[in-house]
Amino acid sequence: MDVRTQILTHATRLFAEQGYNGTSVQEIAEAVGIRKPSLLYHFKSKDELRENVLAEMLAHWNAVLPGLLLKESTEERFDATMEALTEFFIEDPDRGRLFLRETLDRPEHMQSMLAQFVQPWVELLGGQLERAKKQGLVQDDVDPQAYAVEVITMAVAGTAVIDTLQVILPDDPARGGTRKRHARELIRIARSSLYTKNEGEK
Amino acid sequence: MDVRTQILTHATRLFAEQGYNGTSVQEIAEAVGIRKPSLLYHFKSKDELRENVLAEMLAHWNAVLPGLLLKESTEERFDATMEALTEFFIEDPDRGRLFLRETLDRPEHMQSMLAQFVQPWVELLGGQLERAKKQGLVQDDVDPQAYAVEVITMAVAGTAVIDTLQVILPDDPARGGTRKRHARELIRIARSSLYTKNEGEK
DNA sequence: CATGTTGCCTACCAAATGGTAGGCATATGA
DNA sequence: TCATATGCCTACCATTTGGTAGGCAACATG
Repeated sequence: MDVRTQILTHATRLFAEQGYNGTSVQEIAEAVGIRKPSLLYHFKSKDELRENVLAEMLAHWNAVLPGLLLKESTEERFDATMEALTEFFIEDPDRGRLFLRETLDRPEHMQSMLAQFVQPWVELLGGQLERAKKQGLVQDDVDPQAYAVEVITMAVAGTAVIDTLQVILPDDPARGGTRKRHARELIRIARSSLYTKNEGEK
Repeated sequence: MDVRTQILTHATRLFAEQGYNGTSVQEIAEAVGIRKPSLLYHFKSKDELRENVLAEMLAHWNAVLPGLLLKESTEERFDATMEALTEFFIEDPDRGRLFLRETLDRPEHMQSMLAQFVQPWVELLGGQLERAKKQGLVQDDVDPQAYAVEVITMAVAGTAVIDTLQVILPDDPARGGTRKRHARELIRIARSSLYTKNEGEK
């Protein structure tokens, strides 16, 4: 693997585990197996490295996106998005941790990222839910934007801390592993608190 | 106000905002208006300060707890707990941030705290929900422990990042401020994804 | 062959970090 | 009154931090 990529990989892991301030350039260089100045040859500063780590994660997500837009019905698109969202973060919990840490450490930066990449989606979803409400498909006391925020928070923060929560949510032969249980319940809560419960339980 | 208390107050704020590693003893001392060695006279080390900050937060929570145990019915207790949980974290978002940061930075430490303070509650709730399921009060595909974890995650992480999410969830004259919308929707989701929806919509 | 350019290195630097030593004034209590 | 404890200070220290200067080997290219 390309050295630059190796640096990004290890930096991602270490930033996610210990945070930006808790990780020294030295430590990342050691993990890669090179000296500090060699690392700073590839990335001019620690801050530039951070930006690239974030950009990489965003690129991964953008690779998943297009598929979601192809779905036809609202419900199909909702399900596909929920599934992609949880899968994306569960696939590599470092993503959620990184995302969460960035939100805590640099709120203003995260705000502009949210405005750019997330807000349009929430806006779109909001409109669809309002329409679905009128058709009686969706519970009428839902606050669509707030709903979206809660679900995203659950997905991101949930996967970020799920390994730590193993004490509370142990592996269960009948229900599956900790991560599985988290993912399933997250989707259940999201669906169950959205759709009306008249006909066809499921 | 007592100097020791002032130190704890400022340390809490700064740790929550910038994280433990992102905050120097110097900076805290400056905020209080004393010199660094004076601060280290009150707390032997930065780490001891961190422990005290956490202990303080826990003490606040323990002051809320007893009231919750007095409630009679399961549903009353559930509602009271949910309300106390959200109120506790919304009252001061630093609590959620601190809690979340600690979970990310020191997972093992947080695990032992969870095992001690949270697990018994989840266990208790789990038993009650299983019983309520058999009575048909609670949806039968709920995974009680997973459910508890998701709700707690939403409450803690939600309040921790809610101010940043203002872009997505703006103040709305009809629905109230950002925090209010978050709190209301959180409780709605928690209830709606738990109870069965037969009689009496609310 | 000469002339960069790439990628890594050793050696170094100023600044900031958590923490210690020890002095000095004020209050407390025998 | 005298001893001791409290609470804050200045001065200092070793270590770590992000980052720079500059050298050196390998390789590509005119």
